[in-house]
Amino acid sequence: MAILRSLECLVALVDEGSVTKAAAVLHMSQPALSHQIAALERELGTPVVERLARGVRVTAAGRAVAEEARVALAAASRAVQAGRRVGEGLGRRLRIACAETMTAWLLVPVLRRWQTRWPDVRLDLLEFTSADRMVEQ
Amino acid sequence: MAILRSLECLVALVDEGSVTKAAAVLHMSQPALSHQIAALERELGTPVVERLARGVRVTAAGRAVAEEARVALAAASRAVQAGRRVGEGLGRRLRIACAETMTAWLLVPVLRRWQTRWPDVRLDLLEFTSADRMVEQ
DNA sequence: CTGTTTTACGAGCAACGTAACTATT
DNA sequence: AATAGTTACGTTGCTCGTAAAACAG
Repeated sequence: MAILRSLECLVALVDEGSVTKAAAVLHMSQPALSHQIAALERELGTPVVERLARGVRVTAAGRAVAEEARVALAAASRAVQAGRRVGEGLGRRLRIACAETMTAWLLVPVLRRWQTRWPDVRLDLLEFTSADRMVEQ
Repeated sequence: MAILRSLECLVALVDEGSVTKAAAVLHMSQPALSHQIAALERELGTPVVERLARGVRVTAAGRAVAEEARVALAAASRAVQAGRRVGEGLGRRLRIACAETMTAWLLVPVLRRWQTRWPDVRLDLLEFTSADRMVEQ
């Protein structure tokens, strides 16, 4: 499996078209990025850039890899975001108040499925006989 | 950015529902996988598994992250495959023989675009005055 | 005592930055 | 001389496995 960081370096390199600029974008030194590219090429078994007298030129292979690499990076980022977002909902308590017993009975199947989907959120179903008692909570 | 390896560990953990089994699937020790999961949880700021008396239970956050993680892993894998596949085509020489000058003239715009798309593949256009000469090549 | 996960710790490896080197203009 | 990239090298941090510890049945 490829290292995500090297793919990140490649994408920056393809975007910037220069090792120096790509390194600057990623806030790292040129040699470090150069190393990552070399490691990726070793992994792929093919060069991703053509070494010219002045600068580099991205190869077809480099562009092809970068294409999928963007997808991988975006997905990894979404994974982290999804985790944080769901995580913020954990430990929360959802308090649902209803005045009518009938209403509560109707809610049960809905809440059961909800609980299945988000088992880590605690559900509290509160029943009251009058609206007055509800506002006290 | 999350580490791809930790996402790999999480996916295995979600699939297997056990640290021990997941570690076995990935051919690594339980402590190593446990570490990766802990590191991922530090990154996410939320637990991905609930520690029970006997084994673990994946949380909603864990499932959510694993979902996107699969996408990231697949994309990363495709990126490498794409690189290797294109790389194998590099250095290749495509020799196109045509007997008629007219045909060659028609081919030029097509080949030009082809060259733009795959600049690393060398194109040789060979013209012959008779079919006999072509088969000699 | 068995099974499962975590903690501790040491070894190996990979990523990084600084510095030196190469090559081209 | 100046610019762009690579190589060399030492340090830091990460990943891993073995061993030991916590915890529950």
